[in-house]
Amino acid sequence: MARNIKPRSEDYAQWYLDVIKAGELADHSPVRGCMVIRPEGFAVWEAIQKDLDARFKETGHVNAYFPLLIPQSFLTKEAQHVEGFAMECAIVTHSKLEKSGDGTLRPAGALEEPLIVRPTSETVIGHMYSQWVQSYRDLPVLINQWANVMRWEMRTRLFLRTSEFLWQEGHTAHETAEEAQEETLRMLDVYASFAEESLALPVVKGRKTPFERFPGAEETYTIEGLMQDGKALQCGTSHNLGQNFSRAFDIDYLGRDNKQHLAWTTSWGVSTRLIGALIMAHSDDEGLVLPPKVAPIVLSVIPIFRKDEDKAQVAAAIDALMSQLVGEGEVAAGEKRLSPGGLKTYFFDKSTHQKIVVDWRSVRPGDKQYHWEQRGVPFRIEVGPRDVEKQTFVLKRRVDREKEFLPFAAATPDWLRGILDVAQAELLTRARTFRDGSTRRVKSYDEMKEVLKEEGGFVRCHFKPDRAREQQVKDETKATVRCIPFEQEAGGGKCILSGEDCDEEVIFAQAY
RNA sequence: CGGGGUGUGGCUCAGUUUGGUAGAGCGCUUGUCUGGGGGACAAGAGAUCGCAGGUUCAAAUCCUGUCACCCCGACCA
Repeated sequence: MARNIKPRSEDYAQWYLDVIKAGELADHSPVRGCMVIRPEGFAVWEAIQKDLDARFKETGHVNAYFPLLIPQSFLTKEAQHVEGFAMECAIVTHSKLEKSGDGTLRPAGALEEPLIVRPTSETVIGHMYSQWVQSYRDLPVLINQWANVMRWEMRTRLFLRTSEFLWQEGHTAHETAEEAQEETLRMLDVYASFAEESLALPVVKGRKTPFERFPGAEETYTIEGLMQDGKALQCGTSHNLGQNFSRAFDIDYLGRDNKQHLAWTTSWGVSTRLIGALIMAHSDDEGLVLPPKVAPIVLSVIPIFRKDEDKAQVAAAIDALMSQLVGEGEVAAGEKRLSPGGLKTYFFDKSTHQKIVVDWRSVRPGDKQYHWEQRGVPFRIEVGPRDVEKQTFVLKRRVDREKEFLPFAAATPDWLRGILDVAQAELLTRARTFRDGSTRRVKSYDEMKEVLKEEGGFVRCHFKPDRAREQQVKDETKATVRCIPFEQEAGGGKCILSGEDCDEEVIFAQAY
């Protein structure tokens, strides 16, 4: 058992932090609520970026970049928006530092108009779109940006909620309401497929209640995931902004009818929170478990030997194994590649830069096992003298920690791709089984309270969304309406709180 | 921002009540024996005790302020 990771059953919050630390994913920064994303963590983010970016491009989007700083006045142009974000904005008020009498530095050069550090970019992008869009021929505008944003949160947790976080935000403008709605749902689907296919994270698609909507949106759609402790995590949102922002920022165009019309806009985003979702959905008491599709290292190889002649034999066998897996050329390249502390790295897949690491560090094999296990590497291979003799190797699976003996000849690129795919599928199945087993339908408010208290998870029930009622449930159970799911198999029923007839079920859960 | 807790080598902590030369274990370095799930022995390196003031002959320890982190609330991707 990992001695540096508290078991989930004892303290889930501590376990989460321990997994991040053991996996070297992130660290706290000197500034409150901010996070340093370490190479292991950033590589996961890069994998997420690469995958999502391709999906955005497949659906016709292009990347651009808008500035970090936004005039304060922009935020106030959309009433709901300013109300939603005003409380968590960082503001730039000065342009320089001056030495004061006692030798300390103090801000000087007060700005005429304060600038805010973007909490999201609807406003500045709306401003630019108003200049770029003149005619229906300029539409749709389909732009995404990869950026950092800042929201001065009261309480932060690594990856799940940090003052500054990385994300992508798509911002589109369309000629018609229908097109904007289609776009909003299209991108929700992109997110949902990505979550399931690449993160092995089953999500529920649905729309938010007005109470939970993005400030300034007409409609907000969400993908909701369920974590191992029974709490929900909003993993991505897609907003139909209607004409609210085009009205506030004058995004209008001359239509086919030769009249001025306001454009219809959308926005959608996912953030580094997804890494938190990955951790909480798949990892175990031994540490991080990464879905192969986003694992920076897909295989670690641990040589085992006593004497020098054993070592030479083992090294020869591993070289041969590597040649089979990555080819002679890459083995030669790997030999020349800089690598710290006795780690040899070879690229298994040049398109993703996913690596195979051979661990020649001079530490004991047990240490190496824990080392790679805690970093979530999907597979480990051990090669020792006994294996060389029998022409076999030991394969250990991170997903279920099982091991098997395989002949050297088995190790081919197709074989590795195959077992990675199997592991990926197993993680999804496992997470889906958990999610489905933790989703319960209730018929009364008392029953819901009982379930939330005893088991957590997703609670489906008939409920008529309403600000006061949602607040009441939140106060009494800490649960919120995560979404009104698209899948509505239950038909009509009575609201568990008011008894009114209602057509749809909602999903309640306690959320991060 | 309110309540509670914690800041001491890279990590986990002791020492603070009662002021008096900076401690342990793990990790790190070197060497030997080792090596199939966190090894043994030996010798080393490494901290102005979160930061800033103050009290005192003397501060990790007492006082004031401040910053950060953790837990619980309110707020949120």
